[in-house]
Amino acid sequence: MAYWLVKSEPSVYSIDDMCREKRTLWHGVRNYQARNFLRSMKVGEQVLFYHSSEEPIGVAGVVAVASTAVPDPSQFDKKSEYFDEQATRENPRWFCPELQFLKKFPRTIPLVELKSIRALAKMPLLQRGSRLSVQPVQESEFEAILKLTQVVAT
DNA sequence: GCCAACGTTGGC
DNA sequence: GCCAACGTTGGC
Repeated sequence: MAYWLVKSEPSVYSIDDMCREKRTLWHGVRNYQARNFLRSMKVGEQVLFYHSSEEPIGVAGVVAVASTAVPDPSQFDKKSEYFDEQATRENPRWFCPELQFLKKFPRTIPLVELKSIRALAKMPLLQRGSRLSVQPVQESEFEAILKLTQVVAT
């Protein structure tokens, strides 16, 4: 079983939105490397849900893969900001899995805290300038982050 | 709001 | 196929 991390700006789609909807198609990713990771996701795998850009920046909860990737419908929708005129139904370019809500952490684990943990130093998330919005996570990293949710902030 | 880092585009 | 220009991401 692999582990993953997805980024989202909470004003666009937050862990609370995820909690409310229970399931959502993770559409709109328009980066090839990220797309390839989305296509590798298997049902049941756990995904860290990261809030970017807005305070508190950090890991807000965990979701799970509910279905493997299907062609992203927004690439065919002319009215969508994610429309891609080069994509066709016969030859789609973008794919998205369905994600389902698992849990919201009692506190968002802040980015600064993640940076202070040695065991997480290799995460793409923490590499300077990394903008990858879907990325793999090592099991050890996943567990280390879950542990942080039990730490009471001082 | 700034800007560094990155991915993509397009001219050659 | 190179690479400059551009747009976007995302932390600060």
